[in-house]
Amino acid sequence: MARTTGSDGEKTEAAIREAALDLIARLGFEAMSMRQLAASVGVQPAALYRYFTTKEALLHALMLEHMERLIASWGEARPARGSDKEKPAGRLAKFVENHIRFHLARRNATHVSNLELRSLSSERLEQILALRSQYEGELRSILTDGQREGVFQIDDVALTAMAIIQMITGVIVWFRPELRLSEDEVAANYHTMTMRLVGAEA
Amino acid sequence: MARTTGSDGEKTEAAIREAALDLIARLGFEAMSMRQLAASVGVQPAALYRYFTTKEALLHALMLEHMERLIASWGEARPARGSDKEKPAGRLAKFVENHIRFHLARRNATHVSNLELRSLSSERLEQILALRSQYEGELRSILTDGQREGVFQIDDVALTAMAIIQMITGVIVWFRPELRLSEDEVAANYHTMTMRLVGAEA
DNA sequence: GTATTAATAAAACGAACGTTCAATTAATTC
DNA sequence: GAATTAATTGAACGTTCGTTTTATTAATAC
Repeated sequence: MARTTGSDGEKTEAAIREAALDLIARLGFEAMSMRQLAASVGVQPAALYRYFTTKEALLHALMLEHMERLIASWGEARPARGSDKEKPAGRLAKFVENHIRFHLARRNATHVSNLELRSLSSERLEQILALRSQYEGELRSILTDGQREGVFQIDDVALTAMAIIQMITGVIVWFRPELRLSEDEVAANYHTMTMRLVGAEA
Repeated sequence: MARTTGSDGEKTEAAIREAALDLIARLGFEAMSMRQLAASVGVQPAALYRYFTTKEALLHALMLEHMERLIASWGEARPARGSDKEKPAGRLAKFVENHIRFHLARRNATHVSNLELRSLSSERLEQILALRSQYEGELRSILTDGQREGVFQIDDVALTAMAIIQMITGVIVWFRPELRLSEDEVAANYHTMTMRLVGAEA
């Protein structure tokens, strides 16, 4: 056999990406074999190599897409200039809310991006870390502005930014949609905790 | 050749554990081979199996030791009954400080325990998770007490406990001892942030 | 100093791994 | 409807993996 009826490159690549996110999130990147992935997609192992030159290139593509979407998501959610919510407190609120919702909607991709960095070559790792640093820079600038304007009480901006990022990303470790709290409640809770954390007025 | 001069089971096992923590933290559990580990210890691969029946049993032993030490560490650091620091605020302060210092002193073991859980069989996983839950229960009980006494302002104890754990464990992701801040400064910073987070008076 | 036990080496097992290559068929273009 | 391109299969490659078995030597006990 060879090409199958109805086969479509775009759809196959999308299916590979989705199946890979699921398998890597569950088993880990090193533990997932290309044969497993192919079987999950319903394709022979060799077919994967039409879309990704190596296993590592696949991982890199997944992380790149995740980071670019995250940054784009914040670009759209960020309050417009001149609006009332352009003040530091409003920007921070939006940042936390967008972050929580984005990550809850993409648990697999988040797990992959957070847990599998060490499987990247140094060159690819640097690119992903640069994007991550760009995103975190947005938070740092919010904190810096709030500190300058006297609405936040922050000892160390860089440390506080890391603490907030760790705290709000950690939601995917324990949150299960079928449980007690709704996504809205969780987002509201993290918002409150973040505002207290930076010493902002309620 | 066979038994080497000066060989000692206890020392060899300790050397295996230390080398394994280092390799797994750097490469990941699945990516580390038993041959690599043996070479790092300075021993033949077969020798490893005198101390650990399987690769997974080795991982489990490392995590078990880490969790038991963590719980023991808190058992020693916890304020004595009747002391001034037995109040919720004092207990929380001690909990955060002990957690930060313990994890900074054992970065490799922390990385292994946090990142490699999915490589455990379900039976072994349950045991580790039970210990983890026991430790987190200590934090939850501090928060509950503070909430009851009205010294903490907390919307949801379980959620807040997870947020704090994620935040303070995250220190090992970014902190580098050679950089800007000292361990004392970092611990003090996390203490301040935690107190604000739970709405405690300064 | 002999017997026993502890600690390791050396070699090998089958299985699984990532990846490549040639052949084959479906879809598209003209 | 012939020529071209896109998508995939099937088979195979050399390598590495976790683990086991057997033999051998060092340390210990009597």
